Amino acid sequence: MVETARRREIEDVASTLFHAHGYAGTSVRDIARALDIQGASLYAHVDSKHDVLWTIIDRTASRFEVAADTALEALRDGATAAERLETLVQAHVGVVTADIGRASVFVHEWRSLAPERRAEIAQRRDAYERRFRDVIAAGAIDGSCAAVDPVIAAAFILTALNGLVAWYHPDGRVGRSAIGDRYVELALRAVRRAASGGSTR
Amino acid sequence: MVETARRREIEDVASTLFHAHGYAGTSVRDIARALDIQGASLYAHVDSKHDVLWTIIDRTASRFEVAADTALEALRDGATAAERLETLVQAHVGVVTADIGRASVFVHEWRSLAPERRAEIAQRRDAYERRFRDVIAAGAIDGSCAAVDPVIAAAFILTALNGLVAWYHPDGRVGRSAIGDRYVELALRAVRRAASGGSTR
DNA sequence: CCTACCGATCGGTAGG
DNA sequence: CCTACCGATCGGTAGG
Repeated sequence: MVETARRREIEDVASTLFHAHGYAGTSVRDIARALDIQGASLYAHVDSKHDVLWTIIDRTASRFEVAADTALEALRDGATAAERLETLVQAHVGVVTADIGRASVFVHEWRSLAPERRAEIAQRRDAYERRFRDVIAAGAIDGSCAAVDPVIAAAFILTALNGLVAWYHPDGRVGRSAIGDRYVELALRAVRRAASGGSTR
Repeated sequence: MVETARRREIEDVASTLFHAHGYAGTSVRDIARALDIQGASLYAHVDSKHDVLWTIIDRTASRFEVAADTALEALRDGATAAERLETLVQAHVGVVTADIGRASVFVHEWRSLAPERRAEIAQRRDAYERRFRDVIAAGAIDGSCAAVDPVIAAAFILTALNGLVAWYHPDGRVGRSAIGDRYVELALRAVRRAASGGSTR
């Protein structure tokens, strides 16, 4: 499926509608109406409603994966595990706040995928989450993180960050980067070992 | 609407199905099938599909409210803000893990409520969240919490705890109370001021 | 709690 | 991208 400008428009409005009403709660005609075309006309651009959902989720998964890899590669050698975790958290929050609609669909609507697609995404999500687990486990060894269960701590942090989609609005009273910074700080506090004698501010 | 045993059964299976497929993704006939009755027969017990959703959400909201109030009242006088926060977090996690289906519906499906009901729940959710904000703000004053933005910190903690519904299974490898304890610990670490010289384990 | 049925809406196709 | 249309399913009602 080629990515035309119209196709991207369709995925934009579909993301917004899926975010607000869920995949099952959004009809093909709802999407078409937002584009000022007839419901049936949408099928000149997409194969099916599921095809739209899949493309949104697949591309958003890639954004998360690429952002995490890029962020880790930019780190200097010898960075502590806590520093690697901070980088991962920052990258994740950046992807979420850059496109709250697509992030929300990725987080909440993957259950609506067909079985094969859902299995693929479950696998990629697990591999993504493993980066967080591994770095938290490494932090318990190098001393930069507290001795917490890495599986539970990674789940806690990722669901906390994903919780942004439940309330974040790009035009709220606190700016995007400020919210991002505070979220990173809170997530890091949950697992980072406080430097002895350091400030808690 | 009287709460008969059958009525509770209906809300049990509806919670499970809404949790798995969403409100819009679950049909009245899906609920009926799980009860081995005809779709139309459900209307001998409920007024509408929306009525079922509303009852689940209304009662679950009450559980959270009552649990928080009860927990706070059981605290000794003179408890620090951080101790009050710990109590609130424990109560919240307890309600979530006691019935993951209902908690999930409460957290995710309130958008599907009719406008008036949705407004009422939005108000109650806000009042509930305010308890977390207030205690975090008090912690910045009495020194038991770090100087974080109470609005953002409360949102962070509550969405993190609610994130349990995304992955928690009552029969998983880690028991209910163990997961609860670790979630409480992680949430508290995010805002509690570390005792100077204290252990980070 | 059942059978029989209602109008509305669903995702999608045919043919232009 | 349109009109016209398809069978299936939706939430809900009537009458027992």
